[in-house]
Amino acid sequence: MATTQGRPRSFDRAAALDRATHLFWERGYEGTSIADLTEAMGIHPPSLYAAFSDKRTLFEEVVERYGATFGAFMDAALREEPTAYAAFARMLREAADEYTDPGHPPGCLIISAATNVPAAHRDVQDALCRLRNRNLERFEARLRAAVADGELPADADPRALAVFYAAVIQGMSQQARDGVGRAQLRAVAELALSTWPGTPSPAPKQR
Amino acid sequence: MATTQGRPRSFDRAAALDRATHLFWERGYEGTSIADLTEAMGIHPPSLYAAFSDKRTLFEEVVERYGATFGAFMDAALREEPTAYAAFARMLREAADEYTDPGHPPGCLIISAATNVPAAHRDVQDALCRLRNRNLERFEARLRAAVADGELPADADPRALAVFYAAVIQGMSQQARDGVGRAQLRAVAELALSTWPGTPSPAPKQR
DNA sequence: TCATTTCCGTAGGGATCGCTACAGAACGAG
DNA sequence: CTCGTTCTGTAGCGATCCCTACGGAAATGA
Repeated sequence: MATTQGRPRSFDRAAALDRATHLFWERGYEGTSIADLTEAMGIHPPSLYAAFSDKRTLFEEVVERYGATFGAFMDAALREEPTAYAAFARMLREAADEYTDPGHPPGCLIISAATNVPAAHRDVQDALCRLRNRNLERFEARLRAAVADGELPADADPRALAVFYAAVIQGMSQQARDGVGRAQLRAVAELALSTWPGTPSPAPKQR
Repeated sequence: MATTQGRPRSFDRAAALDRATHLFWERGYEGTSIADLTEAMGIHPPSLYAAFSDKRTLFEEVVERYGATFGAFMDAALREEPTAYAAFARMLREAADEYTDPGHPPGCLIISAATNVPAAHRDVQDALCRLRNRNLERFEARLRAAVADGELPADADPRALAVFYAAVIQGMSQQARDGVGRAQLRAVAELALSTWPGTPSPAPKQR
C-alpha cells in the first residue's frame, strides 16, 4: 500500500534538493531562477512544481534541510557542551571550518541567501532574519544560564556577549564568501574567544 | 560658457542620487528596479538614463558617493588617529553609531547591497568584494605598521587581527540590519576592542 | 486489455525586467 | 523669429521572470 500509483518520478528528489541548496547557497534566493534550478536538476519546470510546489516553498525546504545538516553544528554545540565557554569555543571553531569547507559554497546560507530582495519578497528576508534572531536569543539564554551558574561573573552582560559572538560568526561567513581562508578564520575564532570574561589574557599564544 | 545649451533638467540630480542611494542601501542592487528608482525620483526612465547612463553606472556612482560620505569614517580614523588602537577604537565606535543612525537605512551599503546576485551580474558583487578586501588590506597595513612601531608586540598577527576587526564590523552591519540597537552595537565594539593585544582584560570603561 | 493515476515535455501566458525610439517642449544662439 | 540642442513623457521593445494548460507517456489495479 506504500507504493504509489501512477507514473513514478523520473528523478531523485533528494539529489534535486541538494542542487537547489547549492544554488541558493551560492547566489541567494533572488539570484537563483527557476531556469537555473531546472537546468541544475536536469528536469523541466512542471516536474519541479509537482515535487516542490513553488520557488518559495522549495526555498523553505532548502533552509529547513540546511538547518538540519550544515547548520546543525550550532545547536549541537549549545546542547552537548557542558560549559558555555566550551559551547561557544566549539561553535566558533567549527564555523571557521564549516564556512570554508571546499565541498560546498562558502559562508552560511541563512546569513547570506536573502539580503537583497525587492519589496515584494520582503517576507523571505524576514524569515531568515527571524532564524538569525532566534539563534541570537539562544546565545543569550545560554550565556544567562552561565551567569546564573557562576561560570560567568555576575556583572557579565549576556545580551552584549550574545550579539558580539553572533556578529563575529556572521562576519566570518562574510569573510569566507570574500575569499578569506580557513586558517585565518580559525585565528578570528581564537581572537573572539579571548574576550571571554575572566579568561587569563595569556590565551593560546599570548605572552 | 558654463551655461548649458538646450532644455534644462527639470529635477535635482543630487537629490535623485540621494533617493537612489537610499533605495540601493535598503534593498540592494538586484532588489531595486528602474521602476522603483524613477518612482522615488519622481521622473521617468528616459530622464534617469540621460542623467545616469544606466543602472550599473548609477550604482557605481552611488557606491562612490557612499564611500565619500557615509563610509568615509573608516579612512578618516585610519588617517587621523595617531595610534592603531585609537584608529580601530574610533572605527568600531563610529560604526556602531553609523549603522544604527535613524536618518538612513541600517548597516553598510558596501557590505550588504550585492550579496544575492544572478550569475550574469556577478561583476557587481565582485566590485563590492574588491572594496571590502581593499579595506581589509588597509587594516592589515595599519596593524603591521603598529608592530613595526612597537605599539603592538612583535608576535602579534596583523593579518589575523585585520580579518577579526573586519569581521566584527561586517557582523555589526548585519546585526544592525536585523534590528539590533545602537547601545548593543556599542557594547560589541567595546568587546571587540578588549581583544587588543596587551590590553588588560578588565576594561569596563575606556578613557 | 482497459481504466485510472501520476509524471513528463512542449509551449506559452501574464507580469516585470532594463532600456530606448520617437515626437513634442523648453532653453540658448543667431 | 528660426535653428540647433537637450530634456521630457508616452509607449513599447526584446528578454526574462515565475508559473501552468495541455496532451502524451509510464506506472498500478481490475
